[in-house]
Amino acid sequence: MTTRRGRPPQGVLSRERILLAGLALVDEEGLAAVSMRKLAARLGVDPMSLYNHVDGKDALLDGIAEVLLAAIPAPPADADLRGTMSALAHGFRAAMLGHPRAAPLVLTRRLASMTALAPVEAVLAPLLAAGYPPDRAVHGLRAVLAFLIGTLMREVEAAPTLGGSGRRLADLSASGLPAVAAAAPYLAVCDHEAEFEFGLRIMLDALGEP
Amino acid sequence: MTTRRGRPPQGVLSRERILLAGLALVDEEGLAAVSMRKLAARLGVDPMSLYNHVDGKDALLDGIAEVLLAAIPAPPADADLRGTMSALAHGFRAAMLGHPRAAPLVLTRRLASMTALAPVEAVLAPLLAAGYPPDRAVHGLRAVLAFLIGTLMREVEAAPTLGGSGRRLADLSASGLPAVAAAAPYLAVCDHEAEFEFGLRIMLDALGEP
DNA sequence: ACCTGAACACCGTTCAAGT
DNA sequence: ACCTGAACACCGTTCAAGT
Repeated sequence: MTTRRGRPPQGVLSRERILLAGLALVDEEGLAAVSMRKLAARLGVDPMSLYNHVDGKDALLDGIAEVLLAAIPAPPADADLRGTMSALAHGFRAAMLGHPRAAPLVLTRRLASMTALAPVEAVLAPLLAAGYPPDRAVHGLRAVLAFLIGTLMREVEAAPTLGGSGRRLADLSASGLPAVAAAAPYLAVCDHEAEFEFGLRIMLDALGEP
Repeated sequence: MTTRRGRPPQGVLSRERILLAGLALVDEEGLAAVSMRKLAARLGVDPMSLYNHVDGKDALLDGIAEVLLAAIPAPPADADLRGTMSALAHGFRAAMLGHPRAAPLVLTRRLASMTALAPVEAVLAPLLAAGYPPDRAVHGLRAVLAFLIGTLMREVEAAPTLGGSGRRLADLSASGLPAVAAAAPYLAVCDHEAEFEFGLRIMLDALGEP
């Protein structure tokens, strides 16, 4: 996020400028609309110029995902274990909801870079400090992360809400499926905030004691 | 999965044949390699012929997702609530792992069709029968589903495993991140089966009593 | 009703050329 | 070192034509 030290940005282009413009493009037009050519046009540059700073479209998307990941704030230093875990989960959520159309890049891609390990360190460090053996720490982290990814995919409209897409209450009641019809009023709406807190509490409770 | 009754398949093509060929194409070459033209070639047909049976590429992918969803078996009729929920979760997992490269179609798309509601009915019915009020049934179902989606995305290589992609133990130890290094042996491997059972137990326990 | 093929408006990326 | 633009091998989909 800070400007690169050392070499001044002599050209018009830089990896950072490209990634930020890419994120803006995703925010405005959605993932499906991203193309190297459109991004180049937005930067006033020949499409092939991007390849001097980025390794291709896939690497561009990975880079945008890393920009998003980097926006997760560090948890307050004085928090206890549960407070730390909760702060990180909420920070992750806020980072994704800040760029809902780009969030699937983080949620559905396997990032290979070092910067993707920073959040792992942020979660693992307090668990180990609290006395969790490393195997249990990793185990618990994976369960929490699976829940977070599934929940955020739903919030971000990339996964089923139940009651599929923008299904109407009337459609559900008239579906001919008795249980669906009976629960229709609840299937038709989804309080994301409440679902998130409900599930997060379950997962953090399940971590138990070291 | 059964052959369409009523009108015989007079042409070479039918929606069903197209969807099955599409699924086979995804299985063999992956989602990114799917194109209307390649699928048509595989069926020995002009690309535009597909449009007589399928509404475009997006509808094709939705259709393939529905084929996958339809493969979830009904739970045994004599099981208790927990057994029913567990059977459905395992059936869902098996259906996804049977076609890992196609699974993201189910896990990351919002299906609008009626057939996507069948699994919802299958889960909701036993919960309501067991006496759960509909709001709590939907609530619990959503939490379980978020966990399932997140876990399966990881199993299917579409979401972070932690220790990013095919990260080597040595890389993790040398990452310079102390907690990551300490937990490296556990980050480097992932027993999907165990993670799934661990998380599923947590979620089913959290459902509590009606 | 279904199938065809030409055509349009796009893609990502390679390569040779410029500065 | 960085930027350019022509070219290649693809896309999804519209449309007019065939049967």
